[in-house]
Order: sequence, then C-alpha cells, then structure tokens
Amino acid sequence: MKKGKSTIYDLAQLANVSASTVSAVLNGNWKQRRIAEATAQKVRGIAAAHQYNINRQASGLRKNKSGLIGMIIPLHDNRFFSALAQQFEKLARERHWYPLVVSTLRDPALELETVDTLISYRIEYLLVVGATDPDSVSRVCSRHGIAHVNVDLPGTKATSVISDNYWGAQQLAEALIARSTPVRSKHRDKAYFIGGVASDYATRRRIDGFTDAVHARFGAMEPAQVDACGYEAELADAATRRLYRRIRGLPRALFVNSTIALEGVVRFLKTLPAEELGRCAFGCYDWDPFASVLSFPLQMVRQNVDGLLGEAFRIIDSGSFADVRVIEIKPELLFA
Amino acid sequence: MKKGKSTIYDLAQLANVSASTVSAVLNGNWKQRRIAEATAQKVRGIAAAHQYNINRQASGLRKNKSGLIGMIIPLHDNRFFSALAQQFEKLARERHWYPLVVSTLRDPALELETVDTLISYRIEYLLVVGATDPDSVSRVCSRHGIAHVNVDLPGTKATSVISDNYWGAQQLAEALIARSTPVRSKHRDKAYFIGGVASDYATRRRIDGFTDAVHARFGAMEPAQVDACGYEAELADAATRRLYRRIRGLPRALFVNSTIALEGVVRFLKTLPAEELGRCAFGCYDWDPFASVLSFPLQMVRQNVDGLLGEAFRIIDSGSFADVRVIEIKPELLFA
DNA sequence: CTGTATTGCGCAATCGATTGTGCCACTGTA
DNA sequence: TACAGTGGCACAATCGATTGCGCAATACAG
Repeated sequence: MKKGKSTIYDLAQLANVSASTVSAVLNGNWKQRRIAEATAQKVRGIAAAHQYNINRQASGLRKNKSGLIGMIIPLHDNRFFSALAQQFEKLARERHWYPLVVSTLRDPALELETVDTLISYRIEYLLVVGATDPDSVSRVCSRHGIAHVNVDLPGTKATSVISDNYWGAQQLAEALIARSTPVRSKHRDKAYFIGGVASDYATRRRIDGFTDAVHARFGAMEPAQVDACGYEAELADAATRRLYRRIRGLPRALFVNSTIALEGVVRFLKTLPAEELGRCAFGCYDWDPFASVLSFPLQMVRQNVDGLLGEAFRIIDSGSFADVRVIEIKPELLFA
Repeated sequence: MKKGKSTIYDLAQLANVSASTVSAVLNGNWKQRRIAEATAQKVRGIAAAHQYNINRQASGLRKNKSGLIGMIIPLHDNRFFSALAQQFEKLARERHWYPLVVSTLRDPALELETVDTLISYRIEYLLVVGATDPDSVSRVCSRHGIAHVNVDLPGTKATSVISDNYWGAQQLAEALIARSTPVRSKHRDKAYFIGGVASDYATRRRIDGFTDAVHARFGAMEPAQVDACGYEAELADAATRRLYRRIRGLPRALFVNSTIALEGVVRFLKTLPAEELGRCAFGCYDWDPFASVLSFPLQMVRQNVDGLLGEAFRIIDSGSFADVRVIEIKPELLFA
C-alpha cells in the first residue's frame, strides 16, 4: 500500500494478471480487449488502493501524444493576459487537454526558446498570444508540425485572432467626441491620443481608428494630436503634463491607449482641480475595474477575451490551419 | 532536412555513429564518454541542421526526471496570484526548471485533480498557493514523493510560507488610527474593518491584527467594528452603505480587507461629497496600482511576492522538507 | 464427438533517450 | 615482442505504457 510509485507491472503482479490487462482496464479500452468485468473490477480496486498514478511520460511516449496544449503570453502580471490565461484553462479543460501557460516577457529570443521547450514536452497545440515575433514562432512550430494560432497580435504564417483595434478605437473616439463639449481655445477644442508605440501593430490600428473618427467629425487632424509616448505610466504622466502645458489646459477629449498609460495620466490629473477634469471627456482603450471608480467619468474599451479564445479554439477544433486568415473580434464599449 | 521529427536514431544514421554517441553529445556528457571532439562537432552540426528537438517524454522516462516544477494557484486573473506566477517563472528558470502554473478556482476537488495530473507528468516539486485544502494536497504529494511547499495559506503537513497578515493588519490599523482625526460622534470615532470571510485564515489573522491595534489605542473594541461581509465588491459596497447609515456618516478610519472589497467600497464612496471623504482615513490590505490614484488618500499593504517565493525556493533548494514550519513574511506598508 | 466461434487474456515489440559495460585499435613502455 | 593503458565508440538493457497478434479454454452447433 505504501510503496513508492506503483506501475502497471506492480499492479499486474498483485492482481495476477498481465500488465497489458492492467493498462487496458485503466485506460478504458478493456471492453474492446474483452477483459472480463470481474477482472476489471479487481484491477481497478487494486489501482485505487495503491493510488496508482499513470506515468504520462511513458504513456505519451508510446502513444505519441502528450495531452498538453500550450499558450505563451508576454506577462502573467497583466489584467488582459491573465484573463486570457484563465479562459484558456477553462476551454482546454473542457476538451480534456492539459493547459500550459508560460510567459515570455516580450523577448523574441525567450519566445523561441520557450516554444522549443514546449515542443520538447510534445505539446499538441499552441496559442501564441501577443508575440513580438509570431512568424518566427510559426516557423518553429511548422517545422515540428505543431498546430498553432496567433492571438492578440497577428502573424502572416498562421491564422490570427485579434481584437478589432481599429473599430474599438474608432468607436471610443466617436463616443468621446460626442460626449465632449466644445472649448473656446483652438488647441483645446480637439481630441488627443496618448500612449503606446506607433510602430506596434495594435497602437497603429488604434491610432488609425482614432484618426478616422477625428477626421469624420472635425475634417482634419494634426500630428500633434497623437503622442505615442510609450507604454509606461511615467511616460504617459510626462506626456500628459507636456500636453497640458502646450495647450494651456485639458483638451476637450483625451484618448488613452492602455490602462498602464492611464495610470500615469491619472497621476497627473490628480494634481488638477476636479472642476477642470469635469470639462474633459476621458477614454481608455482597455479595461480595469478600478478605473471605473475614478473620480471623473471615463469610457473604456474592454477586449473580448471569451470571443478571442472562443474563435481560437474553434479553429483548433475544426483543424483548419491551412488557410491563413486574420479574424478580428470586436471589443466592447463601457461607460463608467 | 525537412523530414518530420528527427530522433537520435535518425541523426545517428546521418552521422554514421551510434545513437548513444548522439545522445552523449547532445546532452553534454560526451567528454565523460570520451567522444572525440571531431565526432561531437559533426553530430552537433547535423542536429542543428535538422533542428533536432529532444523528446522529453522519452528522456524523462529514462532518467526518471521531468525538469518540471509545478505551482497551483486559485486564479490567474488576480493581481497577487499573477504576480506570484510571474516571479515563480523567473525563479524556476534561474534553476533550469520548467515552470507549470495552473489554477484551481478555489475548488478543493479541482485542487486534488490538478495535483494528480501534475504528478502524472512527473513534476519534481510543487508550490501550493492559496489552497483551500492544503493538507489534502500534501497527502497526495507525500504519497507520490513530491516535495512541496505551501504558500500564502498554511497547512500542517508541509512547510508554509505566508504573509504576516497579523503584523500587516496591525501596522496598517495603527497607521490609520495615527493619521486619523478624532470625530465628535461616538460611533464614528472608531476604526472599522470591512471585507473577507471570518472563517478564512487570512481574514482571521487580519482581524486579529486590526483588533489588537484598536485595543492598544482605544482600550476596547465592539464586534460591530468588524464586518467580514465576504470577498465580493458588491458585498463590500452594501456593507459600507450599511455602516454609513448606521453610524450616520463615515467613521474616523476604515480598514478594507482586500482590493476587491475596496472596489465595492469605493463604488459607494463615489456617491459621497469629496469633503466628507477627506475626514476619513482609508486603508486597504493588498495593493493595486490604480488604488493609489484614487481621489482620496489611501494607505495600502503590499504583499511581499519576492519574499514569499524567495523563501519558498530557499526551502526547495535546501531540500529541508522534513521539519514542518510556518514562515511569515512581513508585507510592506504603502502610503499613497 | 468434431469443428467453428467466441471469450479472456498474455506475449513481445515499440516509443526515444540514457547509461553500464565491453570491445577494438592504438600508444607507449619494458 | 609483449602487455598495460588509454581513447573512441557501439551494444543492449532500461524507463512504463500501449497495442498488434495469437493462444488456450470454453460455448455451441451439427
């Protein structure tokens, strides 16, 4: 009862049957192998009594399957990615796959190394979330025949399921402008965009959506209305301060590219009188529960985590990896 | 070059050597096996050209090792746990172990099932974070000889590394009281505690710390000063509203048990005039970047993620699993 | 009572990497 | 020339589960 790891051979001896019988009983295909019900009972009993735990290394080796599905994400410590991880686990478990979630810290080298290791454990599928270099990951996966899907950031060598950043930004910008009130100052009577990195895909698309909404409403937009100052809070803080100085006050509407940037923006806004904040329409691409509880109204875009992963798993389920497409999932607008 | 998975046997054929030679070269112990440098070069070249990827199922089976270290957490989608996940990966990688992080949704059955599966993949160590039933997990692990450590919530069958909830709560309560200003009303001239579940270990310890701080300062505490209303934001919202009605205003100091509860509290506070908020000292056990940016000052306790995991890995590194202890790590007080 | 079916299960090969052991060919020494 | 001492590598067993195949025993038909 209390020996170290028991194997099917140990159980076989105890039950006076062969290892193949034990195997068949425990993995459920004993009927096809015409094992007697009584024998099965006996084996199951002994297995339970000894808390037999299958060795999936051995099983996987023989079956050439691991039961593992991997997902790489940039960070765990992030609302969006951790929500994806949570939902990923749910969907994987529903399919009786065992989920592996690993972060790669936005480091292209670590991305490749991680994927290589995942493959060495013989994962059967891979979700590539927010990868810096998704096409390199695709190359490695293809080389080893790993079916995979990009999520959040698109690649050209595998189907990608991404947020409709353009649409979301456009909607948010439109809503902001619609809710905002005209300001007498020429420079302040505009919508401004803050945060992100202009060369990044998602930021780019959001800027495009923002730009088109501004165009539609005001007919023109100046480059100065967009400050892709970077992702960090400090940078957004500084950028907001700069903007405030330059246009001598808050603008009519402010579009913040992410919650991290919002943190910095709010840090600066706290230094202003509440009355001044009331005259600007604030919006943030991405959602945070605490942001909804700030002292001024804020509109947010919430990415559709369930939609993104639902679509990704639909592709995996259907096995249609051949035609490389980009699927855009609309986010949700939230008014706080 | 472009065949399916290559094995050491394929490489052996190509290099005109035996599989054992290939194995020795690739896993680095070729010197001990006196393989010629030239042979090693050749093998490495061929392996690289074919992007050979070791099969860790086979390797692990033979070596009776997996290179895996597991960690179960209640949720991914949570600041504290996702921060733990991030740091866990870092520490695991530094040790050349491959980290597996899986959530168990605070479900005791899922905890056991998950651990069982992790063991079937032959993880070598396990960190049990915030488990509902750590001792049952310990029993399973011990049965299979898996070295493990409890984190965040203590158990009695394995060493536990937890936050010093008592100390943190006491410090926070003391700081709140010290910073608060006397109020004329008898009921309002007190510190109140909101959130959590009194039967849960962490909440219990925090209430104790809070209670002792209140005792030390005021000499007495009434049961009504503690409302362990539950974890959810709505419950905290309602509880705060109730308190406000009952004591006809905000108290001198308010101690909120978690950031989730804080969300609810703030939701209610938003309905009050800013001037009223200024007269109450707010504190929150747990930290959130956005909370530091609220419109009123808030003191927070930030759990020491690095400290917790550092200690947990110290135990793993030293292999001292025999003496079961509880190690408390002091959190950090933050003044926003 | 012989012959065909069916039931129930064991044998042995296999997955891919690792590792203890041993063999052959040299080199150097006496 | 003989023999010990290496250097360089191959052989084959092994890890634990799976699975194609086949054999013995019983059931049943004719």
